[in-house]
Amino acid sequence: MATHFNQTAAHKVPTQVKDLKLVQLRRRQIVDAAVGLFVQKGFHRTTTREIAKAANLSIGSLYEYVTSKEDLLFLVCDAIHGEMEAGVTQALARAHTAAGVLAEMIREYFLVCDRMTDHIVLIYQETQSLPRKWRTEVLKTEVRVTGLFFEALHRLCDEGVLPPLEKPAVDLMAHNIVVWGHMWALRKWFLARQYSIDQYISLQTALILNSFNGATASAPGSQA
Amino acid sequence: MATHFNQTAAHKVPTQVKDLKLVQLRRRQIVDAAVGLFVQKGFHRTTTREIAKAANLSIGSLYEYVTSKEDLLFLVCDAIHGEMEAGVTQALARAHTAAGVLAEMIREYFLVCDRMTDHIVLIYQETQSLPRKWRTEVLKTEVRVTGLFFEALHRLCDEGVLPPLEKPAVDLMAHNIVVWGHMWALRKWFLARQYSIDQYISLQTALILNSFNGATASAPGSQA
DNA sequence: GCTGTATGAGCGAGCGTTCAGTCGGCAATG
DNA sequence: CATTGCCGACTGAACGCTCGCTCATACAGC
Repeated sequence: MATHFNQTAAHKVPTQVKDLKLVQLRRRQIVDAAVGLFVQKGFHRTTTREIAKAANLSIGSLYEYVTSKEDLLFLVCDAIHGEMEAGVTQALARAHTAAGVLAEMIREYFLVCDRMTDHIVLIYQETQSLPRKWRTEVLKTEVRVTGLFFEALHRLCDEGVLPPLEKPAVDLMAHNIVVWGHMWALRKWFLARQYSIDQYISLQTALILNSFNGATASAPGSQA
Repeated sequence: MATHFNQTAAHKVPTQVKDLKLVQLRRRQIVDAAVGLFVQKGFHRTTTREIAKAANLSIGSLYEYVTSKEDLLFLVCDAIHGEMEAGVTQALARAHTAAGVLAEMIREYFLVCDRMTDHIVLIYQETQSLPRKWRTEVLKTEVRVTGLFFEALHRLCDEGVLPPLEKPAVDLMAHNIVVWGHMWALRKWFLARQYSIDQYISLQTALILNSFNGATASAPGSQA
């Protein structure tokens, strides 16, 4: 099994236990338990004892696999970001079917965000509680995910599917798409009054495509 | 922070002190102190003693004006949202100068967000720490702010400045504008590598105007 | 003296973390 | 097969400390 080269940074968190396989197993239990509790009550309101209980471990054992509660938060953020990255990668890959590539990419991505709503909210809320060292690690993943969209959009421009816009405009579009996904998660409580996820997707997609169409005709005031 | 206590819900928080004028004065001290500390260290890592000290009060006095630390967080969120609402109202009003109304509205709003970056981040991070009762109160304000954009955009449609789009599309555009402001605040650490606030504004504005132009043939060429 | 505001030492519950001890399993030895 | 010794994962009571909150006391204005 080539799981040694995970895209996650979990291996940077020290452990007392020597059996690597066991570490991975237990940490999965722990992270799964923690994610549920953090989503429900937030990081600070969740006690390490509760986490241990939910993971079917004693507190003692918990601390064999983790050096501090903050480490645990990092494992959680890392796991979520890993899942996100995997989801986005798949979504972008799945959308390579000729015609409506961009629309499909957007749709797949938004569906990932819809599925991971709670996790996205959690990341926005608790990333700041991480020690600086872990926080930069988490932000790196955020950069990587946005990078996937940078690449995808630039590829579409090169292929002529999209008009040849200037780099800053394309990059910003990538940012926008990423954030629109987050927006659905963060403001579902509000948006869902008016829109279903499908309506949201088609409206936002129309907006994006329109903006490109408008740009093709003439290069408007998009100068710095 | 010249907070306008009029349209806030601060009066719903009980106090031991009877002199209303004094309550407002002290609470302003307290909120100002707390905002600074919360931005710096977050809600949970800030102690009530620190807040009292920064506000030039004893802990005893602090608790004359506030029933719990959570109440205090509410006062903070409420004050920030109040300031935000005031800022947006002014921004929208200031932009009523004929031609590039929409572009000006957007610009003014984004500048408000840029100025209030720390506060916006704080709101996103700590709103969930509020007791349910206060949280709904805070979310109401969020709805009100978005509502200001609903109205503004619909007015522009009626006046013929914007093409007559369907309500859901217009409302979503309002949401988008609101969130783009937040996005600048939340992802400044990332966006500022590539864009200045002015570049960000003009790029996003171009995108919006283009999307309108693409939507219907009859669009007035309002330039920023 | 009475009312209403200010003070800060003290309380005690709750928390993250530790550590002395338990126990199952495995390998070597007789 | 039985015995012994060791390893390493597991346990949970206990520790030390933090922090939200209280209350007996002091004090100021009328």
